Amino acid sequence: MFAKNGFYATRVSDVARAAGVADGTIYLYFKSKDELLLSLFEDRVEKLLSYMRDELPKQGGAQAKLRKIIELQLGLLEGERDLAEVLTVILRQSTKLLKEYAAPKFMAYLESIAAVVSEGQAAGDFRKDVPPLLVARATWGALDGIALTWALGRAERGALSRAAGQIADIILRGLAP
Amino acid sequence: MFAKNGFYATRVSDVARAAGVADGTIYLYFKSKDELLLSLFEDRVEKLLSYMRDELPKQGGAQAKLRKIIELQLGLLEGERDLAEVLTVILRQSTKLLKEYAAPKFMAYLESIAAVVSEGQAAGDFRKDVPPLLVARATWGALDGIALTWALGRAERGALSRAAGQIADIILRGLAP
Amino acid sequence: MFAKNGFYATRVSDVARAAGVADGTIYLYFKSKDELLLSLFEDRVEKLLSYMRDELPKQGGAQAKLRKIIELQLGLLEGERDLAEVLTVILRQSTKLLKEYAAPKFMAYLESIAAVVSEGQAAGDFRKDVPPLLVARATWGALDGIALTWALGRAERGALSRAAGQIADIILRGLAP
Amino acid sequence: MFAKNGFYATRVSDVARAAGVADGTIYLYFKSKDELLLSLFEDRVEKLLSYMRDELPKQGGAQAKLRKIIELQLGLLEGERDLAEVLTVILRQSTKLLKEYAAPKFMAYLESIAAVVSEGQAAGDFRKDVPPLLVARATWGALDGIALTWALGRAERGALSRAAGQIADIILRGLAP
DNA sequence: TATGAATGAGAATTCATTCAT
DNA sequence: GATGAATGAATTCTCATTCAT
Repeated sequence: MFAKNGFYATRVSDVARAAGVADGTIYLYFKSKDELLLSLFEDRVEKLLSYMRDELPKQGGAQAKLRKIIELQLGLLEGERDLAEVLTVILRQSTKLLKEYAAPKFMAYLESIAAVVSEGQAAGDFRKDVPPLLVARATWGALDGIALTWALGRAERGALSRAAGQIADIILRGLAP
Repeated sequence: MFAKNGFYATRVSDVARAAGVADGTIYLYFKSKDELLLSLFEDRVEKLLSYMRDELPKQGGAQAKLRKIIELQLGLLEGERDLAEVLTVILRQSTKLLKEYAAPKFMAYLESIAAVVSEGQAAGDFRKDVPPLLVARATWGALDGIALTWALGRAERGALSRAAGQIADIILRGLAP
Repeated sequence: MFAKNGFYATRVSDVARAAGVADGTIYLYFKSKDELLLSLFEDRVEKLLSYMRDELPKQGGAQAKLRKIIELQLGLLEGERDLAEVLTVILRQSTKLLKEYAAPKFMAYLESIAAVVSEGQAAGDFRKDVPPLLVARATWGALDGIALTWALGRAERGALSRAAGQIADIILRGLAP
Repeated sequence: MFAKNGFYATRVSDVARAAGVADGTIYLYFKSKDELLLSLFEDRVEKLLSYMRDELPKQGGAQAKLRKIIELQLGLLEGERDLAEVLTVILRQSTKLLKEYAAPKFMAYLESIAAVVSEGQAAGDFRKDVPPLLVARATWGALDGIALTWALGRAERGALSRAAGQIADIILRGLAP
């Protein structure tokens, strides 16, 4: 609901109805509407980070890792479009919520992308004239931008995995030494 | 105010106070709070589009044009950080507002980036195996992602123009045939 | 719980937890939260009245009886401070509850004090220029006022029985013919 | 409304309707429902204290002063029965409100009564074997008890000023050395 | 044209009560 | 008989919007 209609436009009673429970029941599991969003967000980022912890070490080389990250971030979307938007939505509400809670988690995610870039630079796989964190920010943004426009309605099933490959091609070639 | 605190967290009276007028005065110029955001958004996109109309034709070749677009989008931020966020903020509120009004304008902007990509592909400057609109979405996203993290507090004055150059380098090399 | 935190500030689940039972269990024994308070109140007044029925006849003379009443009302407090407040608390919530149910019981208590005063007036032990019910109201109030400030935190163990004696001294001398 | 129906049984919208304004208007003048009650309380106690500051010095001797205090506390009731109950009502809701805010003001009032008692004891007008604060508590309680039963419905116009005299007679004789 | 006090619809949250287990 | 998760009615408070001045 949050992803589809936005956090503020979604009433707690909407969430409750969608969950098939009474309004009050929500409050047995979440302290407030804010905290509900926050849980959702944490859950989502956690999932991404845990996928990364599991999958990245299996890849040989920074290039394969970066490609995997791109596939993961867009791949999650493919499966659960609405939930995927949560990360995107919450990051733009620009409230205390974001600045106090979400930002650190988000930066942690960015930094784990940046780490892969650094690794690639050290190994001579990536050009050295760009700051790793800038690359991470741009990469995340590119993927998020694709997700956003996809969510805006122009979604085609199956389009995202193809897109993942193409974006990876561009970024990896762009980063070549 | 909208950019800094979010649309919903900003009260009309906050806007009024910041503008140095009374609450009611806002309504002499805007029909509603929604419309106020919308005007801001339109104004902002219009500005971007008009810069593009003025500047792009002066550039020789798609590569120079794409580089210019990147400079423009990030450059505006440099000058007016808060206003710049408006585009970003409104696009994530995911309300009727967005889907009904903002999306078309936004797509128009994306399409004018895509047009430059198409032009480059036709001229043999860019690889032909990526859909122009996908490139546009990713490019916009990359820039927006940089703006977002910049706005999250890790801002360094002057950092954006340097970033613009580096991002352009990566994207242009990534798009090379 | 009612006495310490007030009737409205006390949740049924607080009472349940304090009683070491589940919320629902309360409703096996009391029809509603209101009725729970009411039972408590009735129980309390009943206890006071029964003490009076037992103890007063043993006393010789209205003066001794009035002194006993004072000792009883404050004495109960000494033993069970929280329960004692119930009478005080419920009488001030000023709801339908009070006016419809509690008031009659309370007036019965006052009237049994007034009866002692009348008896004393008839026997020539007390001045005759004051209405017995007024004396009863003031006497109850004086004791309740002491209980209130005692409950407000300035309580000293053992202070109440000494206070009972002193208050009795003042009232009895004040009532002397 | 608070006095008649109790604080918790009174909805903000009841207060608003009674005041002839909209619900929201209440919040232009009071931060919360709690604060509304608090203002009422402060206003009321302030009034009592200021009457005392004005009237007591005019009286010669502690006896006249104590009699005046009794007249003031009951006299205020005569004029504005409902408002008068506020003091009584709020002191019994036993919430944080009372313990944190009201108690100090209330104790200040009690202490200014106790001061008169001390003065009388020093001048030899009152017996010395009773603690002044205890007398203050009992005196306040007696008056409050009368007010309570009066408010409970057995009110007769004009009864209070007669009662004031009689209560003063009893207390003053009770306090005689 | 500007003001800002008043409005009142709307939403989050609480908590007494129920009832399947 | 006891439980406690679920319920949903009820209530406080916010804030966009209006309109008399």
